[in-house]
Amino acid sequence: MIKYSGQTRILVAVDCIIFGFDGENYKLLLVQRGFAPERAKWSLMGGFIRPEETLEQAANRILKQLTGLENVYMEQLQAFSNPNRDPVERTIAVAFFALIDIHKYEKQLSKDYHAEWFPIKEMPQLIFDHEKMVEMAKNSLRYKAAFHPILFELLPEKFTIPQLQALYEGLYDTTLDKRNFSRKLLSTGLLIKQADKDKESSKKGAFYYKLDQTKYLDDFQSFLNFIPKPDKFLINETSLN
Amino acid sequence: MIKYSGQTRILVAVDCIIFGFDGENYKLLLVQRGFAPERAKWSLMGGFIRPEETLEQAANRILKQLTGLENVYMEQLQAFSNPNRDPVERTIAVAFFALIDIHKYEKQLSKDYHAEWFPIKEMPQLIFDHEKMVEMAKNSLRYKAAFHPILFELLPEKFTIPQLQALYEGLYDTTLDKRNFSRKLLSTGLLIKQADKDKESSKKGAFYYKLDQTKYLDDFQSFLNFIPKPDKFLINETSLN
DNA sequence: TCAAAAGTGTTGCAACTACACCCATGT
DNA sequence: ACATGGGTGTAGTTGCAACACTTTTGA
Repeated sequence: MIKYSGQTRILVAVDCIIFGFDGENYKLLLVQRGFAPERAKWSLMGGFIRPEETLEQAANRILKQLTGLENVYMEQLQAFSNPNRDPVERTIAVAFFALIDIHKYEKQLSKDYHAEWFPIKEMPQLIFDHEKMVEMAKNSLRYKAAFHPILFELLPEKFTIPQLQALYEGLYDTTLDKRNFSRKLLSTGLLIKQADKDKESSKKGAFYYKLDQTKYLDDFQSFLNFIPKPDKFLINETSLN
Repeated sequence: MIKYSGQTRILVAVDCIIFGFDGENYKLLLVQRGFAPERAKWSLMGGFIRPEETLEQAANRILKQLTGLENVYMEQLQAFSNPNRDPVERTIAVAFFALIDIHKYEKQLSKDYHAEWFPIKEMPQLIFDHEKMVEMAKNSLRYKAAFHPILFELLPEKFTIPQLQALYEGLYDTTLDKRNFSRKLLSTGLLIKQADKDKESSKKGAFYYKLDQTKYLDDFQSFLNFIPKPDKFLINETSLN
């Protein structure tokens, strides 16, 4: 096969920002790097792209290696291309962010890696430009979640409205009126009330709901205003480069 | 220098979706490819990234080569990574979209390339996956412009409200009430009325306005609802891969 | 019985849509 | 004088935020 001549070929990596929510705090799944440089320091889960796969496939492969999970919500975020971002050799990294139900994460699957959940607010120092990636992923999640019913991806199949509210409150670091919140959520028609209750976090118990999957997929692209006055929150999706 | 071993290095290219607006229609600046494969077919302006530059720098370099313009509004869109997207050799392309004032485009600068503006609706067939890139860029522009005062980038320094309205109407393929539109625009406080009028397109003439640059930069991240009921328009920013 | 969280309804305000007429000017 | 596009005000509606009390039940 003829090749393009005179051009430089570059390493291309994928890095995954994996979000979870434990009911109280947003968490990030980080790994302790197993090889030099920066060995034993914390890092996003990443890896090099292989010749026969797309970036998306690479990200899913890597996510599966680490968590055992497939069919996870994942979005391409940005490519990071500072020539010096990796001191070993020039590497362009394409960052993805993923939302997973923290309870589905199977710890034993990742015994090869030393992986750990960190509350976002107590994140250790990360290697290279990974902190910038996390910052952008947080912005992007805030931006998207303000209009799209995306945070359900962080919850199990059955969830309660107070759980959802904690999710929104945590993301925007605010408090919401529960009457307005539940009215707004229910008015989307996305939720199907279950007969049973979650008694974990209150004596009275909160009714479980499930997502109406059909409507969820249909409505995904529409704009739903989940957050009052979003301009308060300095949401943005712009590059921080 | 130590290198990562056993990994494949890949060609990385940048492709630019360059939007303009002529007062009536959105246009794309396309070039006729000067080299094989697909020689003489239309394509986005692109090129390979160089060892010492970021993707953003590469995109700006390429944009300058083609249009002579610098300091143009540009955003990273997505990386496209299908292993077969370029039949010659695997190439990952990172797409950028740019908004330029079509009148600033200096034709003579691009005599090396055969470049031409096409109305988006009459775009020729493009090579590789460039049509998918354009599709995504359109979506992304619609998405962003619904909330951020971004379309000003397509107009000259002095512009009229009817011109702006045409811009919004064209992007969302709709018609807007001019009373509501101008009220909404003026209420942002972003516009500074000039003393003179544009008499090109009407007998009465329409007052020129300029952007309040300070406020523009301050407000850029806030959400302004430029488009009534945005959920009508199937705006999305999701990957189409 | 009390503490802790769930659930629910109303009212006022602000923001938006719909809508029609006059103005300025070039031909 | 008339045709063309520019500019403006109001009224009705809708959607949102603000707000407090009752319910359930485990300890």
